[in-house]
Amino acid sequence: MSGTKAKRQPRADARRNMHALLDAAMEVFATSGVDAPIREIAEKAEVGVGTLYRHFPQRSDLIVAVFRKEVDACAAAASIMAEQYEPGEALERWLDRFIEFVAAKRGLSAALHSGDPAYDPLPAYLMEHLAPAASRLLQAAATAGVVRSDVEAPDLLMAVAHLCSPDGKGGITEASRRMVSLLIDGIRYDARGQP
Amino acid sequence: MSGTKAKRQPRADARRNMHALLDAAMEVFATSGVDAPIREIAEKAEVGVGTLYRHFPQRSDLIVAVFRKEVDACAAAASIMAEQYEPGEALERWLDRFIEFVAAKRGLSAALHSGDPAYDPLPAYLMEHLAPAASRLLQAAATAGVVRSDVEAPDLLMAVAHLCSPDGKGGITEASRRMVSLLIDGIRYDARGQP
DNA sequence: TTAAATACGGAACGTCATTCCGTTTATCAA
DNA sequence: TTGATAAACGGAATGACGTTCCGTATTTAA
Repeated sequence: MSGTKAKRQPRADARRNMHALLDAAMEVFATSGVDAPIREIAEKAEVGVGTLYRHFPQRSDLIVAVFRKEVDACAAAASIMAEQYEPGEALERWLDRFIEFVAAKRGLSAALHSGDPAYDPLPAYLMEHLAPAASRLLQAAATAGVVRSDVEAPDLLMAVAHLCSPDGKGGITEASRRMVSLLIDGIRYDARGQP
Repeated sequence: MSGTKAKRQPRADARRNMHALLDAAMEVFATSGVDAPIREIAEKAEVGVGTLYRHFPQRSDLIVAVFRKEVDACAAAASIMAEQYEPGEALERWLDRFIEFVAAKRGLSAALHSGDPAYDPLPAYLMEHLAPAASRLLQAAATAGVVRSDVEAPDLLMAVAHLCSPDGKGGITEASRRMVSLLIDGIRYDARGQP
């Protein structure tokens, strides 16, 4: 007998529903914010609420799962950008992607500040997964000589996040985009008259 | 006919209930956070929920009213401290009072980030009312030579607020108090070896 | 093919915020 | 003091929501 038991694999319909729920939740959260009724999500996934609760016993479990999935997608985008574009443009395009991610978190910052311990690990998760991705892009761009080499990935992510999620609820503002543009210009060599 | 009509004064029982509701809400919010059921507040005020809604049509109206009342009380405390203590101690004691205020805002920061426009004016209200109070104390202390004169009141308030309300939910932590202590030491002349 | 394990659906429950309306109370002029 | 009237009160009713429960349906493995 092994301490870690090899349980039967999850049933096919269970996996299917699980993915349907995640997709539906992602869409509903993006449209109506994280406060959207859980029934709406079950409906969009064409699943009963009982099934939803089987997979995500608490509402926060669903929110956490969607958050992680989106963080992972954002991290994966970094590799894709790195492959398809030269270092400078890859970094820029990925930051745009990251801005989109942050801006889509309408209402989530409220959840993060709600005091519910379920959300405590999320900021760390974000940093742990996105900082390495950002760091690779930064280093590649620095090596190519298009950005400064003294910019730390966590600082950059925090700065962009703060510039983009300021007060209101609605999506990304023009002001946010302009501020991030300034930030990016500050990172470039050629904007500072340096070699 | 006058444009501004002189309506009859509010009825006596109405005023009484209004105050009872504010007091009850203050107590309940402090005990159970701003998410406490509205019925609990009505009960503690010995009033029906209908009466509560007559005075505060939306839940947020009650929260806003309590917030403002507490800001006002904190601002008023500044004058009292200034009268009763010498400048250095007055500033220190008032900051303690301010810390208490910030720490008691359990759950309110979530409301502030909820995107509900009802709460948008609150941060400005806080600054407008507390910064002048803090400024007077700072200037008095600076004139008396016990603190530096280059500290701006809004900066001080923001710094203390950030040090005290960081992540958890529970009341003020020992760590917060220590950090604020350090901040205050940094404001003193005698801690820097300056005249 | 069949029995057990697993998963499903959605009605039912308890909790809230909010509304509605019949009843009570304070106010003021007579 | 009294009576009419506007103002305010109380709490049952409503509707939305999160969560639980359990009888039924489906998948899996032998």
